[in-house]
Amino acid sequence: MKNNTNVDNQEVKNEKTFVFDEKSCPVTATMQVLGGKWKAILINAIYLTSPARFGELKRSVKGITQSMLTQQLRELEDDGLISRKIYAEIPPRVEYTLTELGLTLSPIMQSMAKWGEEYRMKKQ
Amino acid sequence: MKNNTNVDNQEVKNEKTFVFDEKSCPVTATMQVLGGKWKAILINAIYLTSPARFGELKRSVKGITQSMLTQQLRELEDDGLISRKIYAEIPPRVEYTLTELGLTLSPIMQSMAKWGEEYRMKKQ
DNA sequence: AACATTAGTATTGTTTTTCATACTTACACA
DNA sequence: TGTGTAAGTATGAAAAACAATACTAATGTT
Repeated sequence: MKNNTNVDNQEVKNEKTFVFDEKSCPVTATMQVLGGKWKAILINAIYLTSPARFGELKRSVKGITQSMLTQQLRELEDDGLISRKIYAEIPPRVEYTLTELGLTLSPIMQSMAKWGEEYRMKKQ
Repeated sequence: MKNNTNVDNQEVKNEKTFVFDEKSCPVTATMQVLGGKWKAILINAIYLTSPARFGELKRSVKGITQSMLTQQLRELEDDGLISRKIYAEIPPRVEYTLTELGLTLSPIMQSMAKWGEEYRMKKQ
């Protein structure tokens, strides 16, 4: 009969003890804020054209519908990544900018932009 | 009547000329490969536990179902990010590792991990 | 008076993701 | 002979994401 020390167990069953869930995986936390079809592109668009008007985003972000744009912007605002400034004019004007927190995403956006460019080149 | 030069038009309608779509936004290209609920966490998990066995991932990545895991791994493989090594044994053994291309994602994963940690701290 | 403008909301429908469950294979071991 | 094992497949249902369309408000311009 084999003795049953920890060392021996590790030899027998050589499994790593990692756990990946919402609480222990920070990558997941980021994806919850930046995931989905439009979030990352919107952060990028606002970053590059700030201050960005609603209609401007609607025209430049190809394929997004008006209701989707509204919804995604609200969610980004709720997560504290963008801020919304309403001008009391007729017709209305609303400008979106990145908050301080939103600006801290720029390392992610830059590494993603760089990778995306290189990936596209490799695929051809 | 106002004259109609380009300069004048730019003054009248001060719109930026950015366009964001799949072709011109590299961030979108990256998100197409890394988007969804499980992709980023799986890349991270394989990165940290490589070589990662199928059953190991099933246990460590909390909440994922077997069929979802299979499907996501296949897609990552099709995109050239991970490789799959089958051992002709009974019961079967399959090991996943990041490819060279998959490893180039590490700047993204690291910036996402860093941001996620800081975001979690700020929220409390 | 009618129309254009901007930034929306509301409603309904479609498509994509994700989940749950049952089934398979080939061998080793009791 | 029956049971356990690892890495899957197959099927159908549920949930979430996304899209399309019509509508609104207050004002200026034709």
